[in-house]
Amino acid sequence: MKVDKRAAKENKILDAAERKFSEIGFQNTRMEDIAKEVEISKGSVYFYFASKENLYMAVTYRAFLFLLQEFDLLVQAGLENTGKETVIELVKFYLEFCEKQAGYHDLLMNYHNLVRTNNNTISDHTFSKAMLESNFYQKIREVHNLPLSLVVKEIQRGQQDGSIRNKQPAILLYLTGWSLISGFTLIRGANRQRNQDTLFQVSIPDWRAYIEMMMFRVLDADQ
Amino acid sequence: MKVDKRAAKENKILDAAERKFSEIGFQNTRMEDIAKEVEISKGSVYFYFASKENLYMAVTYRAFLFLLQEFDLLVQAGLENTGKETVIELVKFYLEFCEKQAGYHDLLMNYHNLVRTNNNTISDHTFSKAMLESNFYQKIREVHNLPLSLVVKEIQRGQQDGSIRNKQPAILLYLTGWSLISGFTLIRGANRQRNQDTLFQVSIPDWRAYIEMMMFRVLDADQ
Amino acid sequence: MKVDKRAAKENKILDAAERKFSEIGFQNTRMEDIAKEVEISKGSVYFYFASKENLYMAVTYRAFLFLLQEFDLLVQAGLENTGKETVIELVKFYLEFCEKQAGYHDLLMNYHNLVRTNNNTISDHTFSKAMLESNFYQKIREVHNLPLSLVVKEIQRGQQDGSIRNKQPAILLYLTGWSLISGFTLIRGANRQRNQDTLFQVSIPDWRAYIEMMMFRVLDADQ
Amino acid sequence: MKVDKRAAKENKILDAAERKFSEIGFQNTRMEDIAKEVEISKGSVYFYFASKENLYMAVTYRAFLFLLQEFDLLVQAGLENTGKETVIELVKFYLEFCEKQAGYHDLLMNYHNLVRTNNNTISDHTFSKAMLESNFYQKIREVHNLPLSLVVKEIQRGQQDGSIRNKQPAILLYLTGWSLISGFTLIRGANRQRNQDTLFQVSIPDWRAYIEMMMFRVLDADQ
DNA sequence: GATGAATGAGATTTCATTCAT
DNA sequence: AATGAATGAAATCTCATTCAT
Repeated sequence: MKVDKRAAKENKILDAAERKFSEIGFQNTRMEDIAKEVEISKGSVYFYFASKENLYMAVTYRAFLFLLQEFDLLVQAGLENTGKETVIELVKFYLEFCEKQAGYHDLLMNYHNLVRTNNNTISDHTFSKAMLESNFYQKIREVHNLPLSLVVKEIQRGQQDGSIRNKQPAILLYLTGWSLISGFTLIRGANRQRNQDTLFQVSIPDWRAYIEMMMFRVLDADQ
Repeated sequence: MKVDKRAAKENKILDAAERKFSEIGFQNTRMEDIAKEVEISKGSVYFYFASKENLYMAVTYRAFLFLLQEFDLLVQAGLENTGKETVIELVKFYLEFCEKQAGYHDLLMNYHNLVRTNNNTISDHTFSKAMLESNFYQKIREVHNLPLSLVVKEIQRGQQDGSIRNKQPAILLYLTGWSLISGFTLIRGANRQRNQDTLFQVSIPDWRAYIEMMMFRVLDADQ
Repeated sequence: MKVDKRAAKENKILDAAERKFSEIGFQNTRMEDIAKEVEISKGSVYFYFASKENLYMAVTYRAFLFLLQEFDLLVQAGLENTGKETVIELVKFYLEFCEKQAGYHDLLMNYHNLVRTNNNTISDHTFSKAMLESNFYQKIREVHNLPLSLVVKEIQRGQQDGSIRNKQPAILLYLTGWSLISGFTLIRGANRQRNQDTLFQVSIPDWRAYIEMMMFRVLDADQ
Repeated sequence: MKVDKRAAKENKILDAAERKFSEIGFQNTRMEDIAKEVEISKGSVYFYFASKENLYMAVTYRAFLFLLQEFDLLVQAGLENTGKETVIELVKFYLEFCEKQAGYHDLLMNYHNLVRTNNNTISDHTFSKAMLESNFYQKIREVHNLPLSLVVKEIQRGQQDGSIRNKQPAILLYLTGWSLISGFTLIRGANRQRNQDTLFQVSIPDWRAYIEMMMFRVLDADQ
């Protein structure tokens, strides 16, 4: 079908854009770079996406949907397990996700900042206006709390079924865990250095394993 | 003296640049913005700093020196205390530092990425070439491991004097703590939203207190 | 018949083009706008008209033919009347024509300018080259003097039958009348503001009536 | 002084822009054309004028000021004369003005349309938005009624001192006269064909003389 | 030392036109 | 005949950097 063909092309462009944005950043990516990557012309990119900002938000939207879908699958698959077990699966997946999916974490963080600067009337970041006006930004708004509420719900389930001993508010645990993973991802340098596996002589897998253990300990803590 | 006068002007420019870079980012800051903030001309900025990238690295360098000096003071002041006590002081200071000093954390993270992309032969980030060639980049290289080794040394002292029970490699503990704080800073949105003190209905001071407690627990853990 | 069908489609396109050109001008009209208005594809527009300029000249040609036909009808209908009476009918019709037919006057004026710049070897209006090369431009050339000569002939008839006392060259009277109507149309803003009926607190119908009276007076003047 | 130098340069740019806009129209003029004409770079034009639309409105503003100043001089010079005599001077000047000053009449007409489309909420001529937002547009608004009220005042003076016998509302006479001259200017093709002095075998000076005579006759008419 | 006018490379975006399907 | 995706030339505008004064 026509629609399928169009969607396929859009996806190709989104792939290329995602790659470029993640490799060299939004500002340093030229529309022509993306076009070349897909072996089409600049004009064609504009046929599918109204502007560079629109394209960026479309990439972000896709990342959100992917994350959401995977989270959902994990939650569904873990209905029979304890809340803690599912939360652990979610954490592992998110760590993997940040490690493998180039730049997804950056996209999420940028979106996060966008929302906050938007709410913040002080800021006159005119450069992000175009992003805030993108139809994809509107679409993300409709789903952007879903990953959080999904995870929070599982934490609460764990607290109720006794598998998670920590009785702090679920959202506080969520934020703390998110901090840990985000910080790890940020310092590790996200996807940017695929071939490196140590940082300051610490093996990155070892470090990651330790981060995971920290997460477990948070859930187990009695306060 | 002449030298002092020059240094004073340079500092004024660095202040303005730091503010702008942190508020709207490197790319969105125009040299003219900075000049206006200091009430001098664009040309004068170039008299003191060879290029925009050079100025950015100078800002980063100053942030490094500031951090280093404060760390040093804390270590000196804590010579009589246990390693754990000093480490806690360092952690508290760093959290404060990331919260108050607008954008310092971003500067550090960006430098961190710069080093890694530089080591990474794959990357063709031509846009950062100018930064890598800045004389300030060279200057930072000479000191950039100092904060880490300083903290690591204190952790090791704590492990030896028994105040830190966790026997994992000090550098692993360092990286893990750094992750936690960086993630917290990243998600909190750094300095960008001064007037907001909740995130998803969690009080940010509460959250920060919880993050601090996590840090202590890491040091106390028996593995 | 095939031919009729084709002509019908062409007319639909011409209608849409006429509307758009008149509403927002030649340059601001995109071929896609026109296509959408007719609910066909851009490609189809090109099937019927070789280029945007060609389409514009076709619209102009049609306007010319329409004007000519109406003039002819009026002249035929007025054969029994005095020259003056017919001239008055022509004037009234032309005023009405400029008021109702959106943009016709602009089309005529633009064509008029085109002819003159074409004759003018100095001009390097490269942008109108495409118009001058249009086959419709050639077609208009064959008829573009007809309205004038038709009206001039009636003026002369009026001068001969004594109904028009003014003995100035008929063509001079023609040009003067044309000026008056054109100026009125230009200032009134052509079709562009349908809902407004005063200009500087003068009722536009009153003003138009005065313009008409001026025309009569010209014909009646004894010099 | 600095200010003088800047004003001089601005005027040079305005001269070039005026020439180009009048020769080939607003849309067909590229900023580079104008820059080349002044023998400066594109960037420099933007140093003085924020955008193409801004430049266009600046050209229009200057034309307005010039017209206004000349009108004022004529009125001052004719204080001792009858109203009719001053009005005739104004008419003659305006005819001359439209004939000599390249494109001034177009500028005025375009501005006139701009105001009307602006008042007209239906129109979504986004292309003129930039013009309406220009600071020069605002400046013109402050003076754009002055030529009219100045002339109307003189017509009224003439009606009072008995030199103008026509007792129609002064503003109606103004509009009618303005129509005649505008139509004449439009058909003559403004400045665009300096070397041509006949139109349909009518000598343009003769035609113009006749137009002038018409103007006098309007003033003398007893209705 | 300081200024700010001038430069020009480079980026985004638009749209008439083409052409494979 | 009709479609609409693809092209690419062209135009606007930005801004780091230079340099004459």
